[in-house]
Amino acid sequence: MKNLKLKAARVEKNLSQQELAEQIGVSRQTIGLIELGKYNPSLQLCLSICRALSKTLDDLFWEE
Amino acid sequence: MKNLKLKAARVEKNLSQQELAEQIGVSRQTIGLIELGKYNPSLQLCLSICRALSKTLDDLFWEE
DNA sequence: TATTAATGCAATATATATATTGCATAATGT
DNA sequence: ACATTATGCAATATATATATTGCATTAATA
Repeated sequence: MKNLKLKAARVEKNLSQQELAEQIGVSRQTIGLIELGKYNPSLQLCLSICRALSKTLDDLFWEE
Repeated sequence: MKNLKLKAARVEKNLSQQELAEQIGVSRQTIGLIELGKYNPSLQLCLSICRALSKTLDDLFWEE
């Protein structure tokens, strides 16, 4: 399933997928695919995304 | 770095690495290596571990 | 309308998470 | 002392996360 919380947090910081990706040091596709729910990021990548967006794991990646 | 919070939560439920691994459907080594901080689990695996131990991502995998 | 930015998609390549097996050792119980 | 359980470690194999490139499309903007 899509990760809309991630997308919302990114948009709230006014970052494009590419800007977020550059900030973290991954490719734009990686961010795009995570938002689309098409794969399964590593914990370290999740943590990097959280730090970049000033959120916690539960904020962005906890489901239900 | 070691994941002592994971180990503590597992021990608190009186589960061996092997029992936890079986419950989740991964190998014992995978659990052992995560506890030792020797690799970087996927988000889905983290979520499975959390559900098995009745914890959240922040409880077990958030650092500092 | 033309241009640019943002995003999705697809193919191939590479790095690495995870499985599997087997062995060593420490801890625990008999 | 012996047996058993839990854990760590190492090697090889496989699956998959991630990179890279390029193209298509949508949305925004001049």
